[in-house]
Amino acid sequence: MKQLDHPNVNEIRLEAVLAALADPVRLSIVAALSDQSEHSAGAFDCDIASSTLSHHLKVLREAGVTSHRKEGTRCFVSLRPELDQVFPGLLTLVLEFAPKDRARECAERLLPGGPNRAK
Amino acid sequence: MKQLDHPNVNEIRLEAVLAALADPVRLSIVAALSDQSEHSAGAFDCDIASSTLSHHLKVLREAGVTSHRKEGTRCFVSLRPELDQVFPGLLTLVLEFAPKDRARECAERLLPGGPNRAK
DNA sequence: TTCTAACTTCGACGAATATCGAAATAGATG
DNA sequence: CATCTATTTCGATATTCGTCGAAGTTAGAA
Repeated sequence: MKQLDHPNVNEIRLEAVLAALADPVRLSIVAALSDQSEHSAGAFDCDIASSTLSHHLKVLREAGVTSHRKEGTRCFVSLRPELDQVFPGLLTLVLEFAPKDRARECAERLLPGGPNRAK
Repeated sequence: MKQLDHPNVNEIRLEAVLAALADPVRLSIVAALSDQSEHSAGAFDCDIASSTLSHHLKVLREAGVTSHRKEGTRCFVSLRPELDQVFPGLLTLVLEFAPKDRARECAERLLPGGPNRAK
């Protein structure tokens, strides 16, 4: 069973993590994993080609955000616990803001200027 | 005095903020502003063309990270306080990790595998 | 008004990224 | 073995990004 390469903890870079999280597809993947669960790659319901999904999973893995375990033909993905040792609280904070941001974005689209528009 | 456009608070997007911070030049700019000071655009000592600096400042401004105030021929830049209302603690956390990450990166370059290399 | 300083904008370039479909791979299953 | 399934890799394309130098803008100085 050939496993995929993961960066050493010392190789995890802040900018790579931020860049990995700065994409809607990847953020939704990470959000889906945030309950500490393990998803097989096919189990994420993003409306993208499987090759594109594979690309995004690779970006997350190489940034040190996710851990990938191959089992049979499947690849189980989960959040890397080491990430929270390297950047404690970062992922939690981003994942806390993500749904609120989506709600704000939606509200802004329906009601430009928002409920508390300044000036 | 024509001022530059800033996004409304409701228009500040998490992904845009993360993307803005996921660049070494911009992260160094933000770090320089982290003492709540105001810098004129020319006062950042990045070794890049002034047009490139202007580009990065535009990205930060449009992401809602910085506030730009034109005075005479100069442009004074500071962190937008509203950012911490929209995403409380995010910038602080990233700015706390940034120097540690640089140190880790440097250590990793000198001593591949790091002092606590696993396995 | 002309000159200068401090930016910004524009146009170009190469590098990186997001995307897809097709082909390759690897393991399970018949 | 042949085949099916899940995923990765490859090749192509379109877009975005970081960078520069040149040209444009704006406001103060001479």
